[in-house]
Amino acid sequence: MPFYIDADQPSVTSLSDMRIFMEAPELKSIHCDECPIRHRAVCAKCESDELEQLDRIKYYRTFEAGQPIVWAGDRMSFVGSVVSGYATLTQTMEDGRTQMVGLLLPSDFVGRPGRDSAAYNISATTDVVMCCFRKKPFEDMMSDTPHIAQRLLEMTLDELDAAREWMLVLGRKTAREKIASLFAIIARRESVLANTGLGVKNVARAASFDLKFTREAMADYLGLTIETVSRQISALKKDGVISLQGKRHVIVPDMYRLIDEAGDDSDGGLLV
Amino acid sequence: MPFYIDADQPSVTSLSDMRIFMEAPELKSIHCDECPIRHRAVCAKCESDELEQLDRIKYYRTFEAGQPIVWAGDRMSFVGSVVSGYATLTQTMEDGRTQMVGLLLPSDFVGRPGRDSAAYNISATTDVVMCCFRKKPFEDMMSDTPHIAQRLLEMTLDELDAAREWMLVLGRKTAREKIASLFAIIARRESVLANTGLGVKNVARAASFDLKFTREAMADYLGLTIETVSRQISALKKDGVISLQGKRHVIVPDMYRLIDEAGDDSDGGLLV
DNA sequence: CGCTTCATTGACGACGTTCAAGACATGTGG
DNA sequence: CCACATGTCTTGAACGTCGTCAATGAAGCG
Repeated sequence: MPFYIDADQPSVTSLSDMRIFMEAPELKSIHCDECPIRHRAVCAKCESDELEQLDRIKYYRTFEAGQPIVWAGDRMSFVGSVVSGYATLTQTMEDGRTQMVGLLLPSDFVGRPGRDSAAYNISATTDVVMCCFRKKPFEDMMSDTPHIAQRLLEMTLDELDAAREWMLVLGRKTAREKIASLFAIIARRESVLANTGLGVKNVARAASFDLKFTREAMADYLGLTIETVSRQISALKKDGVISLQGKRHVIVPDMYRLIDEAGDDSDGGLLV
Repeated sequence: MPFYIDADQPSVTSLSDMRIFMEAPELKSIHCDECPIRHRAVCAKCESDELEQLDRIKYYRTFEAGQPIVWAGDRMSFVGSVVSGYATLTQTMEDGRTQMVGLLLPSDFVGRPGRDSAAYNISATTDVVMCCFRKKPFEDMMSDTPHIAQRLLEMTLDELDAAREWMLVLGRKTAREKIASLFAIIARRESVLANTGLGVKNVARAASFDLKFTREAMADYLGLTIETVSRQISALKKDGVISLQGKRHVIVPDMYRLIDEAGDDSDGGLLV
């Protein structure tokens, strides 16, 4: 079974849909060599023969924005990588309080080898394309070829670092700092340099990005209510830290100002 | 250099000191075979020849309660395992707000292979004994023998899960629930079954443990102030959820009640 | 004994939540 | 085309939890 595409594949209508197919063109026939996440995903360290092996056991799946990918407690028959789009890991209490505990971007890994039920809810924030491997063959490959396990260790350590930074945000930052931190993280990861006519010298200070999250998703990320999220965004806008185009496109005239508002000690690394 | 003990080794005065030396007797001459964390630490999967190799490059260090082990940003020349005692990972903002982001118990691993400066402050909560490996030889071993990397991956995935559970606590729980959650976690990990005369049937419901943390450490763990910690502990005591002997010994007459107060969906696993 | 550190308790206020109303955009059907 | 419903977001007012500031208590140590 070389690949698989859900029957209900979304039609290409919105900008973000377009983007998915630009990032992973010709999805049905793509070979690992051509894969946009080839050098950052679990397969990053694989030699070409190992890549061939992966190529044989992989298949693609797509998920529509807003749809669940797996529910906590469900059996997971696959592990895999996000090829394009955003997904989230969330945890929920009986009374409905929910906390986002992970953010999955292209190249991030889904699933835990050696465990067969999901620990968290995973759902697609935007339309998502995933590169999946059935668990058993993947685990077999892991024990045979150290490259996959090595890369997975690196990635897991990075995620652990991210989770710990996030814990500081959740535990010790004010609502305003939380919003600024979230925007700084997003901007750092996928900012498009804004050509706002500020001149060459200042280009690196400015950034802009599309918010992939609803207010509710941001609230769940930051441990706030949607009202507080909304208020703090308004406040940052009023103070000139950000400006908005519509409700989902954020313009940051000065990243240093934003980072300062985030109260971050990680002082910079602007364009890393 | 088969081993090394700091000159300023603490004298055995307090109960927790005694405990360390009971858990790791004859520290100076201990061989991996005899090590109390042999089957849970990063060496858990090693064969006896690999163990010999580790034995040759390891050395012990002790740290007194309250002392720093490393500071964020410092060069780390070693990685290693906690053999006995508690240590904490903390992150601090410029203005002094600090958040604990990791809790290191016996068998937990310290340091990140492939990185040479510490990302967090590590400090000893109780007296701590560590089994250290100089980084370079350890990394060499990691690439030669898959058993170490495999085990490290498992451990890192476990830590990531713990961090994510913690994020729910930080982001969504009330102060009272936070305290109850902390006590439930500690009790689950090291409770002594209390013989409180409740009869055989109820023994499993009761537990008691020594609090290794100051109020400040608990506050940093939970994203609270020490005053709130103190008030909530008093409240739980007043409501009969816990009782105290002195300020640092906690008795839980009914673990189910405590878990209920923690608002936890992870409904049980009492004696895991 | 006083000194220091750690913990408890109270009074007060700020920050964020809750509850509620209204704005705005999108889609549906008459 | 408008009326109406729906979902997302914004804004206001009242409330409550938790943080701040301060005083006091308890325990360990020179």
